[in-house]
Amino acid sequence: MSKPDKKSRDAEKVARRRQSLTQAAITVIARKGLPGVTLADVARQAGCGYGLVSFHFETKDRLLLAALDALVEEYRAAWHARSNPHDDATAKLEALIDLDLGSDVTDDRHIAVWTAFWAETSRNADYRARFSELNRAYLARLEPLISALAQKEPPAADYRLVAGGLSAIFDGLWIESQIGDGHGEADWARARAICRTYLRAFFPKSFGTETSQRP
Amino acid sequence: MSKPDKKSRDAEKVARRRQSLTQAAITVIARKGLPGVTLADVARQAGCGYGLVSFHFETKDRLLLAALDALVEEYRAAWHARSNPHDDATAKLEALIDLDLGSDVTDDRHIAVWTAFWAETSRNADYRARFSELNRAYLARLEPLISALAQKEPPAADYRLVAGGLSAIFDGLWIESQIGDGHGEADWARARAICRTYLRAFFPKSFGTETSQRP
DNA sequence: TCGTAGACTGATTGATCAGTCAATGATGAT
DNA sequence: ATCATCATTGACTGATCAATCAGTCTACGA
Repeated sequence: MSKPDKKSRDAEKVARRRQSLTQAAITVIARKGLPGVTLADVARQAGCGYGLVSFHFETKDRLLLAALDALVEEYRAAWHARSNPHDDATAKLEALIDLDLGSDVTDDRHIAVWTAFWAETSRNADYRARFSELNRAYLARLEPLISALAQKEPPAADYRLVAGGLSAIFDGLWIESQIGDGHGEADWARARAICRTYLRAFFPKSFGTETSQRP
Repeated sequence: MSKPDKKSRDAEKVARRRQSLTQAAITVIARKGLPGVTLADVARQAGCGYGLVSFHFETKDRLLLAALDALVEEYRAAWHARSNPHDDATAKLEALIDLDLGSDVTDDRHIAVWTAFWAETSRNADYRARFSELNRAYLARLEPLISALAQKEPPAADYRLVAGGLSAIFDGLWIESQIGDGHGEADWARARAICRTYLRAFFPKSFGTETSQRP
């Protein structure tokens, strides 16, 4: 009785193929932007025939949405992989800064794709839902950290506004990284310094001394 | 001798026509995004024939670049109009917050166009140059304000990092305004509160009490 | 060995769009 | 009144691309 074997192997194969197509889509989006993507490009990048894209994803829209989902999932996985439950709030925030500003899930290629989808957000409810949910989850993890710090050294500010400000700083620094001519490590170092300056202003004890500059 | 008269009147007419076309382009970009813009749409929006667009702007690319330039100019004009040389640094920063977060040059329609161009920044050197220059000019006006506050009450931080953080917060809040479901005044009020919380953390004396919530 | 399911191919089709161009109209100079 | 200039028009062309579909290939079960 090898029926379930075959079925699961087939399902796995299909899943792998779909993943190779979404990854190819992300690569092409980074190179040509959302408007410049053609199914022929994606097929070539994935090393398969044209029709296969339509076979696995009925339309181009669905492929792009799947690519966005893959991007979100990739970010979530990296986020989870780097979070250590034994760390205190300070260390967790340092880890978040290192993840968001200069890691391999937030390099130029990935950020170009994020901004490509961002630009369509106001017209595409599906994209908006993804970003809205990700933003919600982000704040849900950020606010407890800020709140924990506020217990140790209460700032004269609403901790939700402090968390919202940090989230905005991350988003803004992502965008600005696209504008700068030299997309180098120096820019990311400045970006991390801005975040630490921000946190030090509210929580001087927890972020007073320069701890780990690089992971 | 009415030659210069005619010439200047003609030039003015052409300038008006060009402006009506760039404004129409901005409207269409806000509605359909950069990839969705067609020359037929722009012509219809401007109330003229198809060929006229090609006549005044040789290519679609040039039209879009002119639209970006018009957008930048509009923002600069609003910025200049709102700046009062007699204000102190605190009042100037308050004015900047009101301009950037909830005014008529940063409503949904305009921000959608900004993000549309942002998304192409990594592939279009012309767009990148515009943003780079605007960002430079922005920091050049922001840093002296922060520096002036730092003279009165020196924070334990590099004033350039404080200015860079504020700039990033503005950019980030713009993007997030596109994601939120209710693009209402409440979101902008929260955005302004985040900025004031930020500035209060560094300069409690200058931003300690709630001054003018609305202009 | 044969049959079948479904992954896979790429030529074809129909739609869309940027850019062209020959013709038209309006305005002002002579 | 005539002419010249130039803004303006929109039908047309060629290119591009998403989606379709008729057929091929492959792996596995009977």
